[in-house]
Amino acid sequence: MGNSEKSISSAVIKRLPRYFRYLGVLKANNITRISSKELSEQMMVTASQIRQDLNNFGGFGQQGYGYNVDNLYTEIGKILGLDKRNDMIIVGAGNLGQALANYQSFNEDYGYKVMALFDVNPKLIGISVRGVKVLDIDEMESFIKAHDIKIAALTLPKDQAPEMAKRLVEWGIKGIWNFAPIDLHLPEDVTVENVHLAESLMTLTYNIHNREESGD
Amino acid sequence: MGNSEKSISSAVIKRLPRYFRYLGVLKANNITRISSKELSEQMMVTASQIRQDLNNFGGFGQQGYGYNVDNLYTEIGKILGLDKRNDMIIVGAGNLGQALANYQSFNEDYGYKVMALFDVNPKLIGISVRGVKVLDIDEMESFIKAHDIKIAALTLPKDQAPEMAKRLVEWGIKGIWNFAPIDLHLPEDVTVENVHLAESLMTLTYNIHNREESGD
DNA sequence: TAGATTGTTAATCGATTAACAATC
DNA sequence: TAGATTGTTAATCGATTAACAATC
Repeated sequence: MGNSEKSISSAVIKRLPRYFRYLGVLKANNITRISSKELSEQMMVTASQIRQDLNNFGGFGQQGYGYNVDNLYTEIGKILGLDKRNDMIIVGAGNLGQALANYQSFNEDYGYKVMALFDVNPKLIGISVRGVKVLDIDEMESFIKAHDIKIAALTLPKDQAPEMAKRLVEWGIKGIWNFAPIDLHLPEDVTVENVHLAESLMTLTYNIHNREESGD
Repeated sequence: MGNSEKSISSAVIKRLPRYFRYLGVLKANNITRISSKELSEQMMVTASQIRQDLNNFGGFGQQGYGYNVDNLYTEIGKILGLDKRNDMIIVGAGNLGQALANYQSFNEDYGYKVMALFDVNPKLIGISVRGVKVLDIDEMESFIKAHDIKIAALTLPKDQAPEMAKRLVEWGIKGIWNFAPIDLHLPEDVTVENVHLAESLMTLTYNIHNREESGD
């Protein structure tokens, strides 16, 4: 399914969550309608880009009126899959894994549910992080299958990450949120979203030392 | 300074840390030379892109030979500013702030030094995270000035982030590594590198639900 | 209706890839 | 030298912006 439509460029996809965030703020402020022009000024992008982006998914606006904030928020949520069950596990219960488990916004604002953390460290197994148990990594296969988990955050050291990613996929995981500083090579029906913190920090450092007067 | 050269596109800059990472692996494996073709196969990009990217900064290669791994690694490190002192502070000593302080790779592999964490929470003030003290946020201004800190990781809740960012800049911070889910509007000589985890997760979710057979 | 604003086509801009002369 | 591979120009591709007819 979804195979007949022309595929959407990843540049567009990456902008959707930001639209969603701004619409959430508008909604919270009881603003009911917004034009692409107004939104473009708030977001500091072109109105043209907003209209082009949204029209990849359908005509959500109305000529002469603009967009209904509530409706557009809901529709973008659906496009992003936030209307579906998004149960996830966190593989690696170290500092970063625990920090992710603690971050309530994923659940409260977007509906993601962390079902369990997994680790090999006996000192961690059995503890709870905000009500979520750390389980032995040996139990992971059955857990994934029993709960039909599709999303795994991978917060293991980089030397363990590729092998674990391979197994996760064998057990049914379809999307890996990868925090290990390594590239994972997986079947093409599996999605990898990398969060390479060190690379992000290096980009920052470059810009600090090379900033031009005409920044964007 | 740096104002006369044509500015480098951010697409190129964002690829540099990945080149750096691959070169680090080659170096660790005692590989002394590599051609753009070989590297392109490992990294799954085009050789043309590698040569174009590198030539923004100078001719690091040699016809008929390729690139010297050690030299190229060093040069890219310099471009990224890793040869400079990169002292940083972490503002917000919650789970994420502590997780960053704990992540030794920033220091061991790239030379970043976390000088202190800051928080308002009396329960956190005084504790140490991997030898780094959590200080009262009231001491931050003098600390930044005394240690000439230019880089701050901002791991506060989103409602506190914009005001704090403004102050950090007043006190001399030139680069903010922003983990708060909000856009910061700061003077253009200040760099902001966003790590918007929720947005990254939503992108993953979109792709899980909409993956095509012909993935890239 | 008149005014506003979308949806969409066309034009522009920038980034990627291909090609090849230069040269080690 | 002959072969390999860069540095760089030219061609292509894709993404962004501008423009405007459609229409609420």
